[in-house]
Amino acid sequence: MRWSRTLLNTLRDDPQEAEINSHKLMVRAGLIRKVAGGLYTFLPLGMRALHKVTRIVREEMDRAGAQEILMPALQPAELWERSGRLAAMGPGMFRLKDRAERLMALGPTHEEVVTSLLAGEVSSYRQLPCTVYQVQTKFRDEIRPRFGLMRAKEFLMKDAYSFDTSMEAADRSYQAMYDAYTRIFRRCGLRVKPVEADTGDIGGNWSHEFMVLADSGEDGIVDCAACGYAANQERAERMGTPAAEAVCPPLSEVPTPGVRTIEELTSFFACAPDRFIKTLIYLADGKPVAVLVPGDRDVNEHKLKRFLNVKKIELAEEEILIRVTGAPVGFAGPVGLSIPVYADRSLEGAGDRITGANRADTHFQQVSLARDARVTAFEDLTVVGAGDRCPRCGKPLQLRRGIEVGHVFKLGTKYTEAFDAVYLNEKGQSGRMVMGCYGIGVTRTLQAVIEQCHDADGIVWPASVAPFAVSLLLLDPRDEQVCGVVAQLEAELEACGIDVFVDDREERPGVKFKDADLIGCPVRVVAGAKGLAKGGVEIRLRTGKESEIVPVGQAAAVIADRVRALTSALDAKTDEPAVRGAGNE
RNA sequence: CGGAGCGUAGCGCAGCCUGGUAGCGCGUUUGGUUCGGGACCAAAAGGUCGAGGGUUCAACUCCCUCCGCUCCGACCA
Repeated sequence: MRWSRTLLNTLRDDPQEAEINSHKLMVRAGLIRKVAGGLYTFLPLGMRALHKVTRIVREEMDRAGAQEILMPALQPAELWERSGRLAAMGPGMFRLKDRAERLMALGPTHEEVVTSLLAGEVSSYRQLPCTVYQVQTKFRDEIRPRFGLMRAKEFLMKDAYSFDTSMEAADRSYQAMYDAYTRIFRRCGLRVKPVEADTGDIGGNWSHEFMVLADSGEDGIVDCAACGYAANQERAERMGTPAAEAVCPPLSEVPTPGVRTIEELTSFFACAPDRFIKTLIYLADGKPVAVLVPGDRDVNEHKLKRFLNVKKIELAEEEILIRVTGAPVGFAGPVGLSIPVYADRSLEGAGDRITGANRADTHFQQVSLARDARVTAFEDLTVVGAGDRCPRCGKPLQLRRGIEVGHVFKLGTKYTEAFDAVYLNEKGQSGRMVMGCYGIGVTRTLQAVIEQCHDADGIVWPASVAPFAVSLLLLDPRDEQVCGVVAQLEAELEACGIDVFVDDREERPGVKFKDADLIGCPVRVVAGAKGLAKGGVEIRLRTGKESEIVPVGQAAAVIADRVRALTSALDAKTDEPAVRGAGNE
């Protein structure tokens, strides 16, 4: 392909709307252009890279035994009513009506469609296990689209769904996808970390996210260097350290006019924030509950929601708080509350603490939770952070940030129940299919590659997903000899199946070098009159500083060799053992 | 949805406070000199200053409304 015939403009300046490097580079290198917030056009170079990623995804899905299908993006709302998710998805789902006023949805995901499909197609255990997948556009009305392709309203996703006859068989399907994901990301040149994750609205009981470690990531990840435990912060647990303060003088009341926040309390009482018990009033599916955590801790609402097994958790409005506690904001406490009280496990046995007194401008001190309050249950309810103890081995955890590029779920029978997806076993008995679902954000993966693979000069593509394997710089486009060499080399490389991008523009060499660095193809070949006089063309890797001069006659073979070496370094080695800890514990 | 910031040529920006009808750099076109790490000279094209309304003799500039974009937050008592 020739630059002069390609819709490609590189930009010298960072685009004003871009915040993170990968987004800036995608725009500057001419891979994408913004249409509106969260909506992007892929230009030819971006499209090529995207195709490379989807090709790897397809190859690994096929290798894992999944079958490609294609489901509609536009779906009847009744499917969503049937699973109960029409309400659960809320305004996150794009809704519209057809001319017959029938409510439709632009699919944010496809559990409903696929389960309904399999319920109709599969009736015998002989047809199972069955895993299907598709690569398709998803629509989500994101509250805040961000960072280019990282969080867009329309994006490309690979979603796969497995159906099995038993939990054990479903575990095997899950493991197969988990292993396939590991290979996919490795072949894309990404370093990913699988972490235990919250299942969120999708439902189910077990899931892993595949995280690309990056400071710009939207998710917090905690992991343990000692034992390998790793989890999304939303789900992460910590080893409890129950308080053991036996002696506690009697409860006493302290006037604290206007002292509401932990910060104010800390200076008022002149003691550490963990001396306080923070009492928050939540509405769990509309019913008020009190949640107690140490003053220096935050409540993890994901954990709370899962523990209480409710659909919705929200902090109570001031009005409700006053009704429940009898005090304005800042003076809630566990003593004498008539609603359920849930306390973080670290508060078990807590004595000599300070809490609100459920009366304006008043706190209690010398509170013993066991003696002075009725706690319904103790549970791990706080957000885990750096320095907390690993729930498995007790060593300190570290906190990092990550980009979620893939997510695998064990769904169980949530959807197969809703859609009555059953089969007959060898004894003629009816059984319910057990399901798993598996997603890869393809467009997000592409951007994550750039976020992880770039330097000050531009993108440093892994060979497997680069728009072109080779940049061929034609330095003297008016020199017939050089043009001839380039044309010949281009043809030879294409004959070997190596994609070449020829910069044949009427530009000065410096411009071409800068653009080649920006676009970041793994192998750069320079053909110019000076080089030819010195004996050939110059070959240099995007990652290297050294160039080699190769005679024209041998150039194609040498370049092909370099490209192969780069690609096979990334290619999955199928005999490599699967990554452990895939959720079978 | 709440808070903050920004909308001026294809891109990046100045001008606005203190009103007088728009400028810089990059890019583009033409000509010339250059030619191995974002060249130089000369000329040129390109803007209803986000939209609408108001104030004024006069609005990019002041006021109001709306729209769009970006960032922070979505909650810590």
